[in-house]
Amino acid sequence: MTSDASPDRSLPLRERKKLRTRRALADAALRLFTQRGFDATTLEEVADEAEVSKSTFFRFFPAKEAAAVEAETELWTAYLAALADRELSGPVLGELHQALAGAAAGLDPGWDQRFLATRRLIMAEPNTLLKYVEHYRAGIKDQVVACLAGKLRLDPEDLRLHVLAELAMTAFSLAGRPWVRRGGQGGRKALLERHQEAVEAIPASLDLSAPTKPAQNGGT
Amino acid sequence: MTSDASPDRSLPLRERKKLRTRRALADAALRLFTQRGFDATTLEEVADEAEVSKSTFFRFFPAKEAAAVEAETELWTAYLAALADRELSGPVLGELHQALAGAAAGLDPGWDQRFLATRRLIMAEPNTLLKYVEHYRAGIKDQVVACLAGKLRLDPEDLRLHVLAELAMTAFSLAGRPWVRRGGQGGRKALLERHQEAVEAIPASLDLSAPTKPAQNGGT
DNA sequence: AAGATTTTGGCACTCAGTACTATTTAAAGT
DNA sequence: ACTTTAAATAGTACTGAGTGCCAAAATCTT
Repeated sequence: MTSDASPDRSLPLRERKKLRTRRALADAALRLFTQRGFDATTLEEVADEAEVSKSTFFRFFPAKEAAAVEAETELWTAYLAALADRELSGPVLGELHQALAGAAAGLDPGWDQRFLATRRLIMAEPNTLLKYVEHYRAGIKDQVVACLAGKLRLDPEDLRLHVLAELAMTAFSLAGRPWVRRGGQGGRKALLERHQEAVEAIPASLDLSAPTKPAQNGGT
Repeated sequence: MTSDASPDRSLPLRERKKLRTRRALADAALRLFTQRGFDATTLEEVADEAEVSKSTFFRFFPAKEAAAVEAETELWTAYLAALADRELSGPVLGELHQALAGAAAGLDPGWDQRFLATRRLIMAEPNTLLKYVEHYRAGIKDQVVACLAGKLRLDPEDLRLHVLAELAMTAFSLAGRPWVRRGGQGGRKALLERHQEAVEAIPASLDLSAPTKPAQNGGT
């Protein structure tokens, strides 16, 4: 359950220690919040569990919620990086999917499990964690838009960019739901396949129509 | 600037008073937050301004943020009501726009100004007000999805419903931006026209492509 | 006018988040 | 190895949002 404890050797000693305590805090948060509930757990308890002080917690995370959703932020951070590296060609929506797939491929092996636990926790705490994540994702979306605008030489306010960035993320979010229900079966690979399907299903959405009322004569 | 001070006559006396203090609180919040900033204003100051106690504030609003964004919630509440009343026929996205237009038509005359001020405040305080509103809108979106699922006899998890509900709201949000920049010129009518245009522009988004790279031979 | 009910104000409390200081610990220079 | 410099940390004190509780006041009922 605990994420890979030994980060990259041959990294400045100090940095390794920082990564370790960061992980310790994130793990403690995820575990305690899952066990006792988010509100019922105080920050001090999380800090104690990770053997650091409250002050230290806030040097690593900007808010109580942030520690609980590390797995989420790892993904989207990698997503942005992958997108920045990518040179675009062809349908943008497909490119976004590819960037996400590439990002997921680079995450550490334990990520799948942590992400699953994180998503479960988020759904269990809509007023705090979901709220936090929604805001976080909105920030990511804006960065995606900015990145695309730069690469495609379009106005960052261009509606199409927002729609695309939004759809890609919404699709992922929704695709994750059945994946979570099934206990994360198939790992990130299965998750990304579902995302792909969701993305492909988008165009059909726009054509969705209610049956036109046949006439005014009320039938059976 | 102050919203219509006299709510519906011939409403139980007690209820009228409640509406008045609610308005007083919302107005005070909007004004003080705009003047001094959200963080720099304490709840007690807002309560004082409205001549009630802190306890009373929380009987009307679940959070500090809520009082500041009343104009926002009025719109979406009306939107849900309009949608529930509506019998759908034809393209769903168009129906959603119509519901929103109908909702806006029913709001009190002073709403335009309050909404404008609210949106400005929200943009000025992304970490608190925007975050709050994003979460609130996500809740509305889910209710829209549930409503549509009921009317169309579809699965509430159906991706298409989420995409449609999401797009309609995103379009409104984005359409509001230039409207706000122009000082709300044209009132809600202009706002809805922009929304309409934004909705119509959505299909084109999906086809957005980056120029296919001509060949592998690099160079100017 | 008396009694039942709802609304309010005031108080005490918890806890997230901030600011600041003294102490420790790792890194760099000698 | 020893000193100096820079960083991370623990500890303390503080602010303010949000909750729970109870007694006083206002409103509705008969």
